[in-house]
Amino acid sequence: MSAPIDTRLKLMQTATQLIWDSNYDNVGIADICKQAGVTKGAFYHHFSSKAELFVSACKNDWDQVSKEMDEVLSPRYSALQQLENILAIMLGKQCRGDGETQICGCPFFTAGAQAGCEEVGVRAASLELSDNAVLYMTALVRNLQAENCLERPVDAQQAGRLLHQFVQGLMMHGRIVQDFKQFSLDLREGLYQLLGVKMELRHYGCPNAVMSEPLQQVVNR
Amino acid sequence: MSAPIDTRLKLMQTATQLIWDSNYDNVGIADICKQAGVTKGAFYHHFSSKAELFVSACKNDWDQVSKEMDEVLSPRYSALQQLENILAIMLGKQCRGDGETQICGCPFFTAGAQAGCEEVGVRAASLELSDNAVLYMTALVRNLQAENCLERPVDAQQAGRLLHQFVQGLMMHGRIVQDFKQFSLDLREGLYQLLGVKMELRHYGCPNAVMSEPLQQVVNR
DNA sequence: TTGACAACATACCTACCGGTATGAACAATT
DNA sequence: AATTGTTCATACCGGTAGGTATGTTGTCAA
Repeated sequence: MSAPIDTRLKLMQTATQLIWDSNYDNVGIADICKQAGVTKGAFYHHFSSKAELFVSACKNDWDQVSKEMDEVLSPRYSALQQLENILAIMLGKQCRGDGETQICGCPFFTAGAQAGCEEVGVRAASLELSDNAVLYMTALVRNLQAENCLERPVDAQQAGRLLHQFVQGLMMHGRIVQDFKQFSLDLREGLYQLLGVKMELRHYGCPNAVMSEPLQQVVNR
Repeated sequence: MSAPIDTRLKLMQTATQLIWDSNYDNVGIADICKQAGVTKGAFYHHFSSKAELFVSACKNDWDQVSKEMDEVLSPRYSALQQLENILAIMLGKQCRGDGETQICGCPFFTAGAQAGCEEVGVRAASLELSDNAVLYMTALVRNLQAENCLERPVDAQQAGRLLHQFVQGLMMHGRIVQDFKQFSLDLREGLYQLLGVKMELRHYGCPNAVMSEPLQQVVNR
């Protein structure tokens, strides 16, 4: 009892974790409840359906990521540093609590793509998330362009989309292959190539050289 | 009766179609049987489980695609033509029978990525498919490189992977957004950019200019 | 002609899973 | 103290989907 917010939050976090490890369809409400240490009664007190939990968890998770992205795209970093920061975040997301790496992609996008015509709420949430992600990518492209880091002018919005799409595909592929080393190399190479970052600005030797302090520990743990 | 092969093939094709339109979990055996015009008895006579059907359908479908790819990568085409041919195939795959475009991605990769630890057979099939697709992409990269179409030397294998990953992500994204025009533009731009095709060789005006005859009708219908 | 086997068709089983109905425990309010 | 509303816990329901058991029909070999 006592803290209803805690239960709600716990359910969302547990759902995120489980769906992250598996997928939307495969994770049952019973699983989520058991893992969260609550009962179905509690679940249906806080959420009207599985879809609603998913959408809520989606928003909740995105709020977290959003804050990280805001911090990482701060003007106090150079555009190249911003790119490296985002790289670090993405790599960090593929680590589980125990330090093992497990490439699992983004459960929300996956769920959205996997949903057929039904579950419109799930798809809508996934679409919104997608748009937001592209927004951040587009901002990054603009910054890179403003600092003259790119070989040629690009359509920032399209480039942002391409980045996002590539990352999604990479994660999906990584989810099957499970090769973290290859994943990180491909991620870096793909982004730099898609952006068309000037060759003299690509420093492959020291990937995390320009990573912000708080992120160091995330990716290095 | 008469032709057992027909029933088996019909089941595989129907499964591919239905899963293509929706997803692995969401398509039931009953749905497949009904659509194929056979009964469960027939189904379980030919396949031992849903997973086995999926794997078989997977291989069957890939055999088809494989032939198309072989034809399209024939040495009688220039490397740039080969690239355009592959683009055409990918676009053609997003059209349904009625001429409407519906971006649905590749059901096999999606299923593989969506599968958790269970259904190892499904994942293995997906992995094999993935490897094969990368193989073709890598060959394309090598051809482009041999004909001096790229701005700089690249690791063909990695580049092939990147292409494959990008395409998967693009399809996944397209599945949510359902904007065929944007899809085709992004596909083209992404591939050319990832490859680093020399600027003077990019002809954005006439996308299908170098497409092989038999593919024209596929993408234009 | 008859046995055997392939190729189904029908009916059924059961486990699971999303969702509901109902009520208990506790807090705050009046 | 009584009431009311929040926050859960337990038991249960109904549909569905994968899978099975068994019967039927045709074919072909001996």
